Amino acid sequence: MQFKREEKNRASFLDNLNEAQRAAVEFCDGPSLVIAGAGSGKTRVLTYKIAWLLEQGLPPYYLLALTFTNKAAREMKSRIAELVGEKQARRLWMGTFHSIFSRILRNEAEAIGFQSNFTIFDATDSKNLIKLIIRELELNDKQYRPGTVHNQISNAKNRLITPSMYAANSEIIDNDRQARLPAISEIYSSYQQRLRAANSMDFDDLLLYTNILFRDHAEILERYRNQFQFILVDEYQDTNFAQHLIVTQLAEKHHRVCVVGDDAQSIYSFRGANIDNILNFKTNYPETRVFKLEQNYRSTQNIVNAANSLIKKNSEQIFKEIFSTNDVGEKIEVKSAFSDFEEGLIVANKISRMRMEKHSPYSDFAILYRTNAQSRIFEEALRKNNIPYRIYGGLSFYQRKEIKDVISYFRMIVNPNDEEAFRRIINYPSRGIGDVTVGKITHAAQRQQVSLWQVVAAPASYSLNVNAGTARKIEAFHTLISSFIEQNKSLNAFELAQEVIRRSGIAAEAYEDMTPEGMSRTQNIQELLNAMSEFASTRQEQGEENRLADFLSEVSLLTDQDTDSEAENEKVTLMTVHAAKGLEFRHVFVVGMEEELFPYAMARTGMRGLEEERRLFYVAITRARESCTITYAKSRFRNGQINPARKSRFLKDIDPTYLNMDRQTAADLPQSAETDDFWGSMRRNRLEKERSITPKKRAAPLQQTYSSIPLSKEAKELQEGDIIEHERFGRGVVTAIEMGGSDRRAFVDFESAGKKQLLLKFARFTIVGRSG
DNA sequence: TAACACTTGTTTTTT
DNA sequence: ACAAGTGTTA
Repeated sequence: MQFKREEKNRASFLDNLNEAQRAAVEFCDGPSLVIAGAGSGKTRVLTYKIAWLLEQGLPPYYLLALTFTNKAAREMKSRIAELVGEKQARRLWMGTFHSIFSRILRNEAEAIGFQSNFTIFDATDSKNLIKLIIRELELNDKQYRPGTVHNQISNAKNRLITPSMYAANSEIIDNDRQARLPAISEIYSSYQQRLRAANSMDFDDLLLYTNILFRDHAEILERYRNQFQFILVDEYQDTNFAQHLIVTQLAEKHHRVCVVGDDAQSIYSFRGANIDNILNFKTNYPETRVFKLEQNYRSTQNIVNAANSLIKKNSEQIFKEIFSTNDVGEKIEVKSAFSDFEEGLIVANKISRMRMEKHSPYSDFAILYRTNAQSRIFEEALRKNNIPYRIYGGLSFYQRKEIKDVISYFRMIVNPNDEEAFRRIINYPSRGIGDVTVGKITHAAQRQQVSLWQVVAAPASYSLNVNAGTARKIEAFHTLISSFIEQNKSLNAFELAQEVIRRSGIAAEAYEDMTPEGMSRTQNIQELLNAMSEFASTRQEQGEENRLADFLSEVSLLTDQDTDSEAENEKVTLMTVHAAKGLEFRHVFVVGMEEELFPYAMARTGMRGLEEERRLFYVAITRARESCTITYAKSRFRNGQINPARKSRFLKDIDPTYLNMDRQTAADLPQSAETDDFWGSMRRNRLEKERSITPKKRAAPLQQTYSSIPLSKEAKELQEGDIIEHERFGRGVVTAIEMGGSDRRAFVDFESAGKKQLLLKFARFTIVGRSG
């Protein structure tokens, strides 16, 4: 009796959970998989489970909790702190894969041949270095686009394929050859060497090297295995192979691992996420207990039912029946607009109206789109209507040029071998060291297998051949950085940052620049200093390290999602659907529901891609608590032209019972690309034009729509049966030419690259003959 | 070296 | 349409 009461008191917070949630929280003797439908209280389960484990007496530093974003980690930590106290919460090993394992890698750096002060390359740094290597190898950088190459390397790393494995894998090498990119293997290996020489890692390396560390050092793996008695992973559907293997390795002994996720919300396969990780979890651990959270507490029944009917169209999924006992709610309204411009107005107007009618503050509204480029049109419409908004995504604060430049100084101070940082600041602010000199330094460094910094530190011993004036400038740069390194021994992050800004000449340059852009740059730098000041003082208060290296390792892994420090009240949220994952809003607008845009044209290849796009749409709809509005436009400004647009095929995947679509919209010609050819859309647009009440307004864009796009002579003359030589795909036979939308496309069967569709206004090729 | 004009490609989502 | 990259000039 007494025992029971005690038990009940101890875990009284469990009363806030439903049966399934509670069962998931209380099970901790083996592997478990929590399938958490949208809005089913997943975060609550995770936080309560952690609190529960701590109450059971598990010391916080024995618990490893991995999340997808820093923001999720922060939020969860603070909610746990509310349950079990700040002191315990702070000692949890909780964060993103990248932040947790960079911490571990710094501790164990020696074992894998790095120094613990290694710096982290972001995607821009990686691409810059790759571009440099491509040039050094004298490859054509039109053919080898840094982005493409980086993608390929990133994919390899996510599958734990090292440069030597890459080179030895005939399948991959064949593929690269087919794609006419046979040198990727060489670029990859060179890239990896350069990163190592720079004592730097890119994002993917943090996972790759963790795996290498665990593979090659059994004793280290053993230590972490023992430490992490319980492992929790959030958003498991979005883990890639590298992440999956880390978890598997750490959990191998005790099998106390709980993964939480929703296969229906897997939307990151482009980044290597493998939905099979969650689908096959049970196979991995046969004794797995599966808990399904199927009650949606977030949304109205209509929204839940509509989303269910949509996701049913996907083939691969774990069975579950998500339901809501909330109000039935309004149907999802589907609205069509004549143009993207009008779409913006419709949304802005509806927000204004709903705000009054429903007494909703602006912060209750979100506009979700597929691509960041769509934000502009909504910005304009909202501004015109005096509606305050906040855009998430796009360029993050830490990716702005001026911030990256300042941060590059920090990187040089912490890790002078950092090649990218060196390149950014060697002539910033300009100190008369140009490309030629940097080229010479690079060359010397390459020749003697040292870093750029080492050459600059001892030009003579690496026989750097520059004139006396340049030598003096290099010496001055070396002295400057050296003195910062010296000061770094005594100053905290903020103090040192002030020194850097002042003595490097950044401050002088910034204050001189009175152009609006210049002032905004100065402001951003000031903002960075403020952030550092805050960092230094809070860290100090908590008795933690507040040196430059600590600041740097923290911000290297931050993204825009994490920078929303100010309380953004009374503003409409604009973001991509990806960025909205995990969030909820009372009123959601899902915009641009058009073929080629959503599903996105490039992501549409194959079933797999299409299903992921459908899941993305599912994520978008399930962000809504009370109302959801879907819009699309019949013409859209894209790449400098107005293009006709068709409503998305996904709209017919939703059970019409849950939709509110006016007759006109419902009758809009839908999706079948085969019948919806150029002439069909031309006729429809003509009709609309004639019916139009404000022909003047519409005349201009329509004219542009069909104005002739200048085609190359080759493209004009091209006909079926021609044999062409394409810049990238090689030789092929034209099997058909057709008008798709407003563009002429050629269907070509290439000898090595297979069947491709080419947009004639973009394609670059020559006609080399005709086939029989 | 830096400022400018011209050309080119672009076309997803992001830890 | 626009941004980024290239080439030309002072």
